[in-house]
Amino acid sequence: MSALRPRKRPTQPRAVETVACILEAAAQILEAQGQAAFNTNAVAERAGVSIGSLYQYFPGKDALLIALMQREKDRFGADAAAALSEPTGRTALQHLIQAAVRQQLSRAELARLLDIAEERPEARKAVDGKSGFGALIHQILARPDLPAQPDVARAADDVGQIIRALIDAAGLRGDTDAVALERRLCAAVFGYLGAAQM
Amino acid sequence: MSALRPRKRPTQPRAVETVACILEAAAQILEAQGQAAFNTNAVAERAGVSIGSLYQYFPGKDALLIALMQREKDRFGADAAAALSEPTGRTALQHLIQAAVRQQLSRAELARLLDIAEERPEARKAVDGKSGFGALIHQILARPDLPAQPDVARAADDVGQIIRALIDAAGLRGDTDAVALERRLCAAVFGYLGAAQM
Amino acid sequence: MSALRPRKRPTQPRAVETVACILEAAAQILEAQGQAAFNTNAVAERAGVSIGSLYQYFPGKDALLIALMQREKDRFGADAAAALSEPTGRTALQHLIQAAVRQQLSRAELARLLDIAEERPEARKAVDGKSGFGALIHQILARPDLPAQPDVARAADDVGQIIRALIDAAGLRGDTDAVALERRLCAAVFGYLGAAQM
Amino acid sequence: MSALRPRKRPTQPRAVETVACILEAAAQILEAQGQAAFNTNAVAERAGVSIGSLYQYFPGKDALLIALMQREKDRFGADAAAALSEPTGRTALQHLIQAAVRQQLSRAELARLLDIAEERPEARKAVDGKSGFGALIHQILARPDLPAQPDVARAADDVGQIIRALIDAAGLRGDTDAVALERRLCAAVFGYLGAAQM
DNA sequence: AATGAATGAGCCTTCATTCAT
DNA sequence: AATGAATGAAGGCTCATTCAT
Repeated sequence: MSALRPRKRPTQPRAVETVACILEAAAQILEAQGQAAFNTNAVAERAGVSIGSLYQYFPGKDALLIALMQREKDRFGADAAAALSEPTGRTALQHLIQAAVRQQLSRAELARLLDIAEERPEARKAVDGKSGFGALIHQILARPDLPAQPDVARAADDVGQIIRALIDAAGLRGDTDAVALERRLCAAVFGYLGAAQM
Repeated sequence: MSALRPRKRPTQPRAVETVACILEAAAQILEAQGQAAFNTNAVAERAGVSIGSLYQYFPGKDALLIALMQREKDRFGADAAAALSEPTGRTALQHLIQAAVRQQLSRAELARLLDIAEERPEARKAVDGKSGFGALIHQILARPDLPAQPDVARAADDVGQIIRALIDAAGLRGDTDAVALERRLCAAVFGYLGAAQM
Repeated sequence: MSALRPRKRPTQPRAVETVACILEAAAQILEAQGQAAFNTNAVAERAGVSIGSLYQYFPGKDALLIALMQREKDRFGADAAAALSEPTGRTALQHLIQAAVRQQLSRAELARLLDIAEERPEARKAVDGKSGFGALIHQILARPDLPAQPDVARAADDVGQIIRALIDAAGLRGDTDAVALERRLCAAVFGYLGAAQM
Repeated sequence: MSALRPRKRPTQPRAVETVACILEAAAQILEAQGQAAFNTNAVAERAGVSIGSLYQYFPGKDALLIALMQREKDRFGADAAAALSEPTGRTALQHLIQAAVRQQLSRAELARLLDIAEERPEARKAVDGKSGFGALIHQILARPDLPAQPDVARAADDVGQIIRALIDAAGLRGDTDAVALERRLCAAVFGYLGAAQM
């Protein structure tokens, strides 16, 4: 049995709320005090829940972190998926970038730390996959109005990384000008794709 | 006294070798087993040195990590600084990208993990500064043949991040085609700068 | 948050017992093996408790020692405070001396070592204060039947030191004659105060 | 062979000086930074001597500390021994008290910390003995003008403790009025002996 | 003799996790 | 289901002491 997925899918409404509480506590500790302060006892205390209860819902620390990543991904999901309805690849990518920027600006430090955490191999295995950001980009890059890429998977990966890197850097600087950030992102991404704006 | 700078400058040749051993052991553990396995006892053991010796030269775990970053930066330094002798900003950037790619391909995983570690605020303070990659880019971006940037410091930061992100991603994928990687990097960077190749 | 005060007030009876066990183990190690052997691992082991449990209730070694001092002070407290009900200053001091001797004879070596430990400046700050031995003496010295002292605080301090010194010395010699010890103490203390017995 | 006495009696003048240097360094560290900072490496460094040399002259840390105690005792010795030439026991004791106060006021914190260190059983064994303060008091107490004590050894011990305790307390308070301190000491001591001043 | 690099036992402390209640 | 007391492996770091040079 995987030790990374939630232990039980909570069905009772109280349990659902408890899980949400724990995740939010985890998010707050991470963004307010950083990785080093992120430990299960602290999360449980902040959530107002016993450490035993935390382990009832999450089989371990990693599972908790991964659930948090998933929560943020889901939060982003609908907004991002709408990009696929855009008429062209270019507008779809712009839409996606806009969604990513919006997401990041709302909880910049949290997003940044989760991005870093996601780099760990265990996390990559558990979170990535079909539902992700990468897959979305992959689909968009296949659109006919964008230059064909020799290796679409790689290009999708690279574009995702560029977006992530610049958004995280902006967050770290405390940059809050979403429009300017989007403009820079588009320049870099379309430049990468060989579809630079004139 | 800072707990992040080396504790004692080795004078005897034996000591110099010990320090080198420790740093190399740190590098190997980091790249072979990752951040989580990176602890002072393991490093000392791998270096074939007592834990006491490690602490004779490094005041703590963080200092060790930072010294390792510095070592890699220095290794990269000469190669990168040569970029400033290039006639134009464009060629200088290309030179810099080439140097970065070369550096990364030699020890991809190590470089990637150090990049991640460098993200921690304590590390940023200790390592960055004048001698860095960022300052180099900053100077290059001021060259007249490149489009003027509204905020050069930010642009330099962003360019550094793009380079870092794409190189790390390539390393993670096991990508070893340096030329192709450089081409993609140039596309993204010059795209970002509004100087896309035609 | 102070690293010297107990970390968590035990609520469950089991926890109360654990704390008591730890303190008693600390006392035993101190008196049987001395300061040098007093370390958190040894205390936990002797208490039959894991080192983690010790740190659950005491934030560190010093806090443990201070809690032990406090325990002994409290044990002594009621007995000593009764001195204030004595009709005269002289009898009050005699009462106090008697109480101190009684306390010391029960666990002479422990008391002696705690007295020494209390000399350390960190300990002084944490333990002394209103509830202390010194304050009690201070009040007694203000009684009208005792000679007025030019500096009551200093006199109280000195008297406390004399009592402590002679009792500790007796303990170290293995002296068990309480009555004789009290007589010598009274002689020294009342001599100091200029109220020597005729 | 005892591990507490100096390893070799230095005969060459340079060696004598080195030993003196080390002892003075030890004294300075102790009084300026306290017990916790008192370690062999620090002493050697402050003395401007290699750690190896320190171990050439002292077989261990304890030997160093004990030699320091001895040094202070010797410094005190001549002054104190002169007390024996006083015509009466009373004046002899007064002389001794005066000498002790003078000694203490010159390096109060050092003397205080050495007094504490002397409490340790290993130290007692090595330092005490015939040449000490105690023996001096013992002789004085036998003088005919002082009240006969039922147990002279015990009385000598007690008197020594009283003197030590009050002087240390004064040092800790930063008290620098030697005359007043002597007056209080005499009161306590002669009170103890049943020879209170009128 | 002197040096100082090296050693490593040992101490302090944290935190993920378990389990009796 | 919930609680929180208890666990103990693991890791950071110091410092007395040794020994090759």
